[in-house]
Amino acid sequence: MRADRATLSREQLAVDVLPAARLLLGCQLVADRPGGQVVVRLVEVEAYRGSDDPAAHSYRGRTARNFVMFGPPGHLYVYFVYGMHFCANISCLPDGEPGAVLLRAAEVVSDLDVARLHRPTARSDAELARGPARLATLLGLRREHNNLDLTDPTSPVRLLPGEPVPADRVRTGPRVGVVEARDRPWRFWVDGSPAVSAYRRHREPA
DNA sequence: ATTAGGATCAACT
DNA sequence: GTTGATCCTAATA
Repeated sequence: MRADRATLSREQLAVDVLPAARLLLGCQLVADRPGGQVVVRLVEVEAYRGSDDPAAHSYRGRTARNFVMFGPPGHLYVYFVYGMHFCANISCLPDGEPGAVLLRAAEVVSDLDVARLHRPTARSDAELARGPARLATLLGLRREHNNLDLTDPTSPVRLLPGEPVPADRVRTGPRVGVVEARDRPWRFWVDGSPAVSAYRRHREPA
């Protein structure tokens, strides 16, 4: 199968978190926001697989926070971190198996003026959605969007296939800010995109 | 250009 | 009580 023919479907999200993460690069998210519509193109994601990944929120079983990771693919898992920020994932794997892909960064496709309105501290357009909490802020993702079906055309936030990213533009490496399983190269990004966030280890290796 | 501190919720020891 | 799938500001170089 040719990578440049790849398209995203719910079925493909269910296969496994690594191919799902790879296929989510280049996909678009459309959010209906106060002031207008914001469309972004995903350029950086991370895979988390609940069953055997100690860095995944679902690793120690189902809780009130992480239940969406155990549900059907294509739903938003939104969680609150550092007492201040929201981060968003897309659930993967079949219903009953925990897995998700963290949305780390995106480029704004449109509307730039609406996007700037919702990210007033961004010093450049590349910063509008560079980093998972910034992306969540731009799209307005909060608690009430947890478990939202991104494949439902009536949802306020939708996932669309977008233009596939050629295989030679995709890079992989360790996930950002994780201590457990720090060496798994489960972060995927589009090489050269100014919206990709800077990598930093969470702690020095032991 | 790089670094340190603060904000302050929820899961976990 | 500690630490985190983070971001912003202020201080230092």
